Amino acid sequence: MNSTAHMQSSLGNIDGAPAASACNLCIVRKITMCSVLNDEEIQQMSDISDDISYQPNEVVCTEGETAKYMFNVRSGCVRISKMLPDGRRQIIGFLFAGDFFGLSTGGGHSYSAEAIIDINLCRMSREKLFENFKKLPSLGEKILDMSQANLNDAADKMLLLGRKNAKEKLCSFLSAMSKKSAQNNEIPDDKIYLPMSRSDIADFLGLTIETVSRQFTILANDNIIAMDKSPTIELLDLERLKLIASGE
Amino acid sequence: MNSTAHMQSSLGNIDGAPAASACNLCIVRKITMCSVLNDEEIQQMSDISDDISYQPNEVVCTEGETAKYMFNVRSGCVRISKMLPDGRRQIIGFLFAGDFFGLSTGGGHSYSAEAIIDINLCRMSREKLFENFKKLPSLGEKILDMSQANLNDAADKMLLLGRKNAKEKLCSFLSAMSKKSAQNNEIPDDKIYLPMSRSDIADFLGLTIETVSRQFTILANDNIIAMDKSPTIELLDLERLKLIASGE
DNA sequence: CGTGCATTTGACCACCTTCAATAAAGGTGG
DNA sequence: CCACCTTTATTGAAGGTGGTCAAATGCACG
Repeated sequence: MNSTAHMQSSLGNIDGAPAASACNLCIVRKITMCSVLNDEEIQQMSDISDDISYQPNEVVCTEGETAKYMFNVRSGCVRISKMLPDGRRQIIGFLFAGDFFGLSTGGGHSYSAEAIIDINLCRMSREKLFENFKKLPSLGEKILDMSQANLNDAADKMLLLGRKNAKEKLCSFLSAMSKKSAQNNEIPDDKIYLPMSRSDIADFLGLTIETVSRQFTILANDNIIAMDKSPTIELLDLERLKLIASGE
Repeated sequence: MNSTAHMQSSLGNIDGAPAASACNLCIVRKITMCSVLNDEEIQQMSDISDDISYQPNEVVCTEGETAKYMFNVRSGCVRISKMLPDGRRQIIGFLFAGDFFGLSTGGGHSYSAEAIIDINLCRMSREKLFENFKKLPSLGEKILDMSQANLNDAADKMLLLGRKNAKEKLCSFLSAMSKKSAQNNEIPDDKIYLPMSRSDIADFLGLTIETVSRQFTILANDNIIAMDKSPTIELLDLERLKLIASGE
């Protein structure tokens, strides 16, 4: 059921590459939950999934809405967030290739998901996915594993939000993004790609955009980072960045 | 392998009750992960679990330490927390009867766990638990389900820590505790039992003890709560409490 | 009844927010 | 390709919420 959507990386088009149409050719097959499935098993995932793309700021799902699908990120960057009635927003996380969202039950999605840049998602019926757990026990185990990793990350995030100051928060964020950068992509090791706006970063860290901006300036003045133009910044002193991030 | 440890509820001794020694008699059987297992299946859990108790402030496990066991809370109240090198602490959660912790992998426990009051735990080998997933697929599914619920709670907690003010934080906490009170225990519906110290509450909400104390006073002056003596407080206006908690 | 710890209350201060202005970046049409 | 407009980011000044420091009160336990 997979469409032949045009694949593109989060850091630029890979024009000329053949568009994958089935799970066995999926560009994130080895880094998602599907990594535990062999060529035969993965065919069963093709049968329950399809391919869907969104443009910047398009909404994939909304907090509270009935959760019919679960999503794997193939390319791009997704933000998942929660809001208070008066509009205050908390970004729960930024998701990249290989991450998933929309699994949790309880009568509806517990957060909203929006595209930050062009994204390509693998969408699968939650109902059919749960059926597949019976046939593919390793899949359920893998998802449990990934969920537990997400819980660890969530605990780190609570420590950050509850107990770190503005500088430590931003350094933690940059340090984490540097780790993600190292895995994926095509930019130098000492640079990181930040597709999200200052407003997104602020709502992720529990700060205002002004405070985030000021802290960027301070880190640049301290020669810990350098502000490249566009969506990348340069990490001049990753060692010190991590030290500040952990609170000395 | 279960010992015949003396069972006691978090709200008082149940002296004279027979001490359960096997999982089929477990006092939290119906509210834990084990609720999905029938009498035959649950025998396999008895074989891999034992019973262990701790006194107030005793440490069950420590952040970073190799995770050999996983724990179900039978009675009492456990705090799980993370610390920064300089001693700043964030409490990730308070766990009560039916909750579990210590499942997550990744080379060690991702947080510390300590008893707040006398606790009784069901301890099981992680290794053997994972083996049981093969034989008891419903168990793995149930744990995945509970993990996803924990992830939803974690997202709520991030919204609280990142975007709510002191008053909203405390009201959120009291509202959540009221929900837990409603499930379990032997105290009236309009009262809640708070076994944890002001310091614990502060470190849970990302505040100081002084701020927590001041907010308690304000809520009492506004006739939203009444400060009973000892570890209970009275909720005079749950409606308004919830309204403040959600940010209007 | 005195000691020790937890909690409450008070006064002051700092970090981050709010409000406001300026600068830079991005997109559209001439 | 540049002018114009909109959006986003930076910088500045003032204010407030919650933190820090300190003292007083309450409470449990010997």
